[in-house]
Amino acid sequence: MENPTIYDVSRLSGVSTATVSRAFSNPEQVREGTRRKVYEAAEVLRYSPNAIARAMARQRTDKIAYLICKKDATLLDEFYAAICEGIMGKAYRSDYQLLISNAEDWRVTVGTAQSKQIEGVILGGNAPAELVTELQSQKVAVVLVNHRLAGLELPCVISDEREGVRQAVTYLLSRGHRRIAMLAGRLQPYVAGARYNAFLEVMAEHGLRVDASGVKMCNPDVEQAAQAAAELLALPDRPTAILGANDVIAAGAIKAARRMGLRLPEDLAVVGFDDSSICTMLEPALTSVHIDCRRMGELCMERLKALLDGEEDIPRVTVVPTELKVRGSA
Amino acid sequence: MENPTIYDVSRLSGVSTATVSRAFSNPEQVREGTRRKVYEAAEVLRYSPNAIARAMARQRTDKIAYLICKKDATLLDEFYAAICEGIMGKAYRSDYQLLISNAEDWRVTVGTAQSKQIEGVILGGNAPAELVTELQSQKVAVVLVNHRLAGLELPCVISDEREGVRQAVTYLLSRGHRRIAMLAGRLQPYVAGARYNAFLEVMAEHGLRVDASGVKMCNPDVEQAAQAAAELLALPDRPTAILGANDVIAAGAIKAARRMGLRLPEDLAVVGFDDSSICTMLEPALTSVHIDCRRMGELCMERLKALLDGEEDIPRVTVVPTELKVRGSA
DNA sequence: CTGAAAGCGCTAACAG
DNA sequence: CTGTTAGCGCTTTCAG
Repeated sequence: MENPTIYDVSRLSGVSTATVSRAFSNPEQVREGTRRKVYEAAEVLRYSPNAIARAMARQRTDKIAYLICKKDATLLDEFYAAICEGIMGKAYRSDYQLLISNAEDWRVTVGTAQSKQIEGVILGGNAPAELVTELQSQKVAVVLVNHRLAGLELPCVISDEREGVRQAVTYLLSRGHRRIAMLAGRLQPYVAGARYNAFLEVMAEHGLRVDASGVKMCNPDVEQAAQAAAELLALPDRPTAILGANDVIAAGAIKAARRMGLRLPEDLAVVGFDDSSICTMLEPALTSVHIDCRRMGELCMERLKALLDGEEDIPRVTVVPTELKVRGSA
Repeated sequence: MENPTIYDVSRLSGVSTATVSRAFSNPEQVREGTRRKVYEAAEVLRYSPNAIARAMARQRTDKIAYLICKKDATLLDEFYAAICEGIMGKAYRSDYQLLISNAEDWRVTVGTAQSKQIEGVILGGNAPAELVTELQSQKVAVVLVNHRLAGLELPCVISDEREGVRQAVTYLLSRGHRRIAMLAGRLQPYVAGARYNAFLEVMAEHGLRVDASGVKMCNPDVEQAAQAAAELLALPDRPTAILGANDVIAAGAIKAARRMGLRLPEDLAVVGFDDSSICTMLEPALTSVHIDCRRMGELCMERLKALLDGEEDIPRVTVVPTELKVRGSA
């Protein structure tokens, strides 16, 4: 038979379609014996419920989406991929289906939401406010991750940038460094800004002034970072330690150091941020501030579920702690 | 009004629901003027078609899945993430929705397929034959990527492992290397085997015998690779070049070289495989065999579409060419 | 605990 | 080109 339906099962098992439906969706509402009869018939017919029909009748889909708001790389960005894994794990375990897309296709996602297929979306990274409001106006639940948006009412999950920077700087100070420079990333609005500001703040707390030779902006590209680092290291009073706004930038600093024949960590200490997979690939391995992306993803999913379940008092912002991973580079 | 339906639009625009439906799904079948009326009414009501109902009526969902068959990391594996991006691009451009999941949750995917929500799936990596047959028995279209399964009738997309190895080895030979060793990856059945065999073959073609000191197995983990490389480099007649079965393994070899004070590429040449993002992070940058993962993903989607469209004569195996990217390490 | 029946919103013949 | 109408497969009151 072509695609058995609930009717076929109903007929074969001798109970009504309503009961068959219950047997699958709310087993506890069906008497043991009846239930077994239904399952047996289903087995024989190789029946399994049609989720589309179910969604149609229930007027809900149990589908959510993860939209990575980032230009080029998306899933290729380890950071967002890790968050994704966190979301995925929790989502599947809660019987939610996950749709993933990137900024390039965000219209698609909005469209999907519009067509009532998606009940909630997790926005990764630099999400435009208009996207959030558009989504919310369609009554889809929205959660932000690794970004903050002022003035909008929605939960967001971020890592403790400030504390991460503090951990890195304090560690370097404890190792005797005083001329600590930061290679700050341009481009990533929220995170970059947070890390940069935290750096200035922590340095100030320790009475260290950050002048022009103490901070340099660069794009998050190894070579550009290497270039910027080289300039920093060419200064008369060159820094003895460099904090990269992320691991790629830190890798650039290491490249620059190597090209100049500087030894790590003796001549220069380098600390990265994100604790991505490249850290251990380098020799010496890169000391970096670990961010628990997977956890962030899981928390997103928790917030989204709370939203979908209509819970009250959902935390507006959730901060995930960071941890400095000390390795050979500093 | 709560969620306007096609009836509301029909009423407001004064045409039948069938016409409204056509106006959205097959605009060319509706006269210009009528169409405009429909769109206007829809606009006023803020109507947009309900995809669930549509799927229900059409008996098709336009949904496909990408299942990464790999233990731990999944999307975190750059290789599979890149394939994913390729699939994603093509899928969205063809109005297919993409579901992504990992091996851990493959039951979920099968379940999703069973519930008639998914029409095709792309299996990434080491997919078990039983999964394929199970899926096929549910009449879902299946395509394999970066893997081959003997005896099963389905399209697969792979990269030209053999040619990639040849490119790497030939290059090393051209640079005067004769004692070339391979650090072969254990664990990844298909790909690892292909690369390993290709190595033996190419070396043989050039009259070079590969003895115990010419190849070493190791897990695809930097430190384990470094360890294995160290052993290789400690041999009396140590290799002057090492080909890693992938970039991580190659990075391990570089670590070992550095620890022994060997200079790259003077004392040791290292070539990787995959051309992943770590290549440029290293200094000197890693020479590696580039695999066009994105293209592989796109091709998967093409094959899957062909399958779903019921086309005949779909290529059984599609091979994507590789290209050696020469950088500083060799 | 179980059954009858009315939808859920849209599509696809078929007829005009 | 447009309208009528019968479903698509399941859930959910409401009765019993």
